Amino acid sequence: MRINIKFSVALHCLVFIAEKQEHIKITSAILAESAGCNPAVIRRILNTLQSAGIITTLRGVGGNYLAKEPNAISLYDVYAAVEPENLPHFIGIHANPSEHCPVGANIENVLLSAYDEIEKAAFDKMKSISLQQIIEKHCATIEK
Amino acid sequence: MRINIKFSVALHCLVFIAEKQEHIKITSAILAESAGCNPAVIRRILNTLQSAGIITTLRGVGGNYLAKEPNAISLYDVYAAVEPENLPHFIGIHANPSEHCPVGANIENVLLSAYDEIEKAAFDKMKSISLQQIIEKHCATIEK
DNA sequence: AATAGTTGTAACAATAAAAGTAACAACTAT
DNA sequence: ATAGTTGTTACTTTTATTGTTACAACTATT
Repeated sequence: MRINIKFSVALHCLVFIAEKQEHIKITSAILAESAGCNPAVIRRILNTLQSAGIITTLRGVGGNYLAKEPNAISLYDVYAAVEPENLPHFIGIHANPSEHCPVGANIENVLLSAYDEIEKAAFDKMKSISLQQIIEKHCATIEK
Repeated sequence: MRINIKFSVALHCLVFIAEKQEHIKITSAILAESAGCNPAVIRRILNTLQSAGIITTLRGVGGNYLAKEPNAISLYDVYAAVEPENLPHFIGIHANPSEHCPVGANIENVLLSAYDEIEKAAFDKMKSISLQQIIEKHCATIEK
């Protein structure tokens, strides 16, 4: 029922990395502390962000860096990186409808066409929001 | 991570009920057979649809009937009925960010404001699609 | 009033998915 | 070589969802 917290953890890490102080190396241990979860979990998520070309991780020496400008990273890019298995569908459909029933035999296709529209609306909105906007919102929140 | 199949099962039942033949009483057992799940599960879902004023169930004698015209029932109405706990938020946020970190202390509010927009886009689209449209799509699919 | 069929609902079990954990090999600057 | 870090695997724990069973409550019919 819900989109996993991986998406939120990934955004947390990206904000942290984007706002990093000079000369500070951001390791998975630091991010794990900030996000309140395990370093291995963080590394798994960072791996997917790396594969998607969103960040660069220095192996061996350690440290994570944005691979693009924050305004070139959309929330959809992040979602697609961390939830490839729920792309394009995040609304579940029951698995075993009866094939011997007019409704059961066709419901999946009918629902998929409606869900496509709903999911597209969500994804389009995700595409319209950049990491830059998240960072700006974060700065505004801190100042208050 | 995903919206539960309750939403899909509910729509399945509603299509079945809306297209019912005359003189056929639609029980939870029939719907369970069609949807491929347990009658008690069906009854739980139908209960929520009843509470939301979407269907009428005849207790004792049995049978389920639409309480409104199909064009007066939107997908959002159905979603809100079966997933009240994921209303308004279906995107998860990690629970234990560090309070001692500028990012951890503020990330929830920042993410919520972005998620509000994304979720609103999905909900608006759900509001724009009626059960009537699902039924029409279903009929078109069957004819093919 | 008894019956048959159905729904409402509670308690519990099973399943699946997500997240946490631990361990260690691989890598790199020093 | 060493120290610190990431990559990755295997496993465990936790949580949420779904399935299952059972039975009380309800209603039309006889």
